Amino acid sequence: MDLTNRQIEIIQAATKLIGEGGVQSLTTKTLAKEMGFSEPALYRHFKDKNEILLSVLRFYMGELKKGISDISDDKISGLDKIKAIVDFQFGHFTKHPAIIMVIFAETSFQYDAALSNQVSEIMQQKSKSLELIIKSGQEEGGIRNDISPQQLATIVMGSMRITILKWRLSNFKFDLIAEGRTLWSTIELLLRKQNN
Amino acid sequence: MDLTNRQIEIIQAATKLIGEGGVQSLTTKTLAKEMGFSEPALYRHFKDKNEILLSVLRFYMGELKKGISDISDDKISGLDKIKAIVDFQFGHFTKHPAIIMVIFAETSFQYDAALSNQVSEIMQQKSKSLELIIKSGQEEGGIRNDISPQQLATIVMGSMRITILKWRLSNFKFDLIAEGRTLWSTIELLLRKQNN
DNA sequence: TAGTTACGTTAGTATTTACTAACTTTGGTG
DNA sequence: CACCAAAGTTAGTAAATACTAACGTAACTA
Repeated sequence: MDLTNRQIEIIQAATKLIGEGGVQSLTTKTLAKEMGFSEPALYRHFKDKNEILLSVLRFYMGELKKGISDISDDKISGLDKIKAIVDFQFGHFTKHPAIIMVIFAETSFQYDAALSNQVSEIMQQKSKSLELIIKSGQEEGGIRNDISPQQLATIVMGSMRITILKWRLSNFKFDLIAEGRTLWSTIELLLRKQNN
Repeated sequence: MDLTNRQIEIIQAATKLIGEGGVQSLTTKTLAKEMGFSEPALYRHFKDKNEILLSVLRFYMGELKKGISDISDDKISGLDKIKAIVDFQFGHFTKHPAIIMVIFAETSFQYDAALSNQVSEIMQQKSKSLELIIKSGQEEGGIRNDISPQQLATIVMGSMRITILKWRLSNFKFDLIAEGRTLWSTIELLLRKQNN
């Protein structure tokens, strides 16, 4: 499960290619070229192409998990944690736009059960973390409790995803971080508990 | 631009294949087999494979557009229109699950500019219709007006999309229509203007 | 220093894929 | 009935794709 430096280089090269042209554009040929060595050299580092794709997914799931769990552990209010998650994700994608196509490639990986499960797991992990944060935010009293944590998590995740997707489909034409701030004010208005 | 019956049959066969195994599983071979004729016969009806994919996207964009514009023209309140759109979409996908992978295949079509634009357009169309409905709902007074129509549309579309996606990734394990009703109550609570 | 291992190379292959050429069949229509 | 276009057929092809076999070489190590 531990990756060598070379494996990480290959994962990053694969990510770059997927980011530029979708999963379709990741072939042994393009990947070897991106790495600057021959195709068979790839097989010194990975069993086959599927293992490369799986590693790509696992690698970024790890990064994301770490980012979110760090925020979860912070000693701040539920709403502030959600704000931090929005900031983290939008900043992360702005810095590494190539990753988007990996994270959003649910439909591309459908042909392979292992890959499909990995993608599913990423989404579930994120949902779960968010639900827990929302739940404790409701208990603290900062977040409205007339809607279930699951439903509020759906709202938050869904609106983040579609914003990021629009950014990608627009060819990065707008400022994602600014858009993230706008989205955050909306989410805050929607989630904050009103004082009567 | 007008389609023959045979072309529509091919579009439906292609949709079925994409629904079952993703865009990757749509090949001239599988499509011809699904149609029950030989591969070259496909080229009597479409110039090339890209034209088939484009037609699939255009076909379902048309259906969706019609469904949503019918609702837009109804003489009901903004909130009721949004409820009708949620119902329409969740019902539509329940009846035709294969379409989901077509509508959600943004990342799969990225390699081709024309396909990618078509997908972008579908999303923009939906956004625009929803924004207009929300805007007039705000003017009527039924929908809260402290958040812009764009932002509220993002919330509604994003939460619908992610719910449908989760359903697909779960292999249709839950009742999408029931989940749609739950989502609708959430959306209603979030959008309805509070009386002071 | 001899042997092993890690990590490259060149050359090649079986399979798949989109697509073409050339021929046949079929069902109207003047 | 002759004609013709629409829509199918078989046979094939160039290119791409994932992967293997066999070999070279530099660095570490017993």
